[in-house]
Amino acid sequence: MQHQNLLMIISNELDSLNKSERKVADAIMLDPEAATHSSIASLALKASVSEPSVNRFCKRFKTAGFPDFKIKLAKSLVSGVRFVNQNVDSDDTVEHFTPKIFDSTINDLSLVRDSIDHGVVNEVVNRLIDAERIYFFGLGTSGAVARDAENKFFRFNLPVSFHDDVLMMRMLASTGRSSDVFFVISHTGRTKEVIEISEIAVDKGSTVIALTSPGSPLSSICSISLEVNVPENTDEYMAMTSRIAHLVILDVLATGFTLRQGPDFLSHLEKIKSSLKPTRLSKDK
Amino acid sequence: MQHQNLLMIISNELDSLNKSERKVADAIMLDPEAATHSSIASLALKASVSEPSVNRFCKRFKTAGFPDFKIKLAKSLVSGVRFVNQNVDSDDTVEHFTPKIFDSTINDLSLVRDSIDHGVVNEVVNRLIDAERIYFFGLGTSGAVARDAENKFFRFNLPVSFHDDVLMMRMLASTGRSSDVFFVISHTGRTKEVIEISEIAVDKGSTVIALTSPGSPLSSICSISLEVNVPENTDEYMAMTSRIAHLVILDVLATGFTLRQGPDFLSHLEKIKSSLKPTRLSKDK
DNA sequence: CCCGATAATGTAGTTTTATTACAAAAATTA
DNA sequence: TAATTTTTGTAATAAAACTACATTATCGGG
Repeated sequence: MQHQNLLMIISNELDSLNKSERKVADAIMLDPEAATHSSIASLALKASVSEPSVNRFCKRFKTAGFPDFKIKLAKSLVSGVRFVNQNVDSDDTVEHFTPKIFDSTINDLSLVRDSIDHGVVNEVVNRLIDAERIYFFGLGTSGAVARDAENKFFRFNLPVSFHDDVLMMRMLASTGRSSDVFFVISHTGRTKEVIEISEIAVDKGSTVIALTSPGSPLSSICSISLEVNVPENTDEYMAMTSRIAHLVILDVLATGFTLRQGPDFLSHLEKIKSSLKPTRLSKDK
Repeated sequence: MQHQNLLMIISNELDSLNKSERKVADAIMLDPEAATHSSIASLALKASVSEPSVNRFCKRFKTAGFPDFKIKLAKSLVSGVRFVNQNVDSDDTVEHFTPKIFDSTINDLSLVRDSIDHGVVNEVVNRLIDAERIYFFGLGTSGAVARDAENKFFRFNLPVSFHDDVLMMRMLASTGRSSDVFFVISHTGRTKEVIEISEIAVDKGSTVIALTSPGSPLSSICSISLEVNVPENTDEYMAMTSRIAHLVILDVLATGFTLRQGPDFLSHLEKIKSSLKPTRLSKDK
């Protein structure tokens, strides 16, 4: 994908770099803007490595060479998306940690954007369109995501509900029909209850769609799995960004759904939107 | 702003250029992207001028030389391309609209990041720490946000609940005490019920914190208002990104809360985390 | 219309910058 | 610890950019 931000790629591959590559990376990260204006020689000096090491560094990141690297780097500085990978420190003030949290979320979203499987998204949209009923399941944090999904999808003129109660889930799964879609959200994909419930629904012949991490037990047993790879958060202060990625993916699915319905479907959405008007104060007041 | 678009500047000064400068300009305009990848020699060839002419052209536009020119040009290509005009078209396929939705979310987040008032965040954290009880209120989409907030804040060893039922809200607000914090989430800040309930809580002497848009009615009546300016979505296919910004802000608040508690608080969080272990399948299976 | 002055452009050489090939050093493995 | 692979640096080469200067074009006044 041409859309990926070079600075982010670098910060994400920091761990897999060898010594001198790492030195170069650090020198660049320290002041990316300056890096775009320096020659290969001065950057090599700053990083305490040889010039070819800098050159190899550039090629490692799929750029033609140092000049091309500088251009790509310069581009990545424009977007308003800054370099991330900064963890929250225990002595950070609000001014420090606020942008860190935003940047880290932004970074994760851009990773998900570039790693998402469009074929699977397409297939999921198809199944949702064919569904006669959709159940969104999620526990804990994913419960909030499921609730948001219900709020979005109920606008689509078909029976939708969300559930965060394992007993309800179990009952619904066991009475599932082939025209039902169970949309199971789980960051870890390892919660036993959720896996069991999904297995029941699969056995009953229902379509079970998982929104979870790659290679998880949940992922392997479902009909279709939308795998989202959000790096684990080693930093205890950092929040779980997977739920945000999940929300955006649900936006994507809803958009796919809407588009597939054609233009006259928009008036239906408009009707729902305007139904809320009387609950609100008017703008000019 | 230093970032006046170089390509624009060139096209504006087109008339005041002499012959060879004009040739260079034309060659660049024809394919600016290509220009950023070519050498001074190849661009000179393409424009049918000498290499120094190209160099002089660059300096005429206040750049240090050709390499610097290319970098500035590359930058000017990004800003317009990426984050503006990313609306979903009715004939978009999954491959098209997926990155658009992600990018638009990312863009909104970076706007919020840059516009957020750290002083207010700080003050809100203070109030949350002093609170003896926290209620998260939200309806519709904001209900899902409130639910997520509960899930995050209940880990902090104090009574927290979320509510999306206006009758419950009303009752809780009217029995509010000065040590209670009502955290009211509303994208529009115009929902009558929510405003009324907030007014009741304020009257009872409770702290009412609003997470809403600037200048909204809700914002004006609360004790403190965390104003989040997410551009209105004119595009009917695009989802509401404000809820995502709200979630990230709640992450920020939770982080502030945790940091303020000091390092020994982390072990408490660890305890909660590990309490979930028995519900999950182990990693190595 | 031609001369001189000035501006525009190009030529050729110089300097800077980047790349390549290869050798030395370090790390890894058996 | 010897063999092998990986990493890194050295030195030579190639490429690119820049500079000084020469040439050519342009323009105004006689």
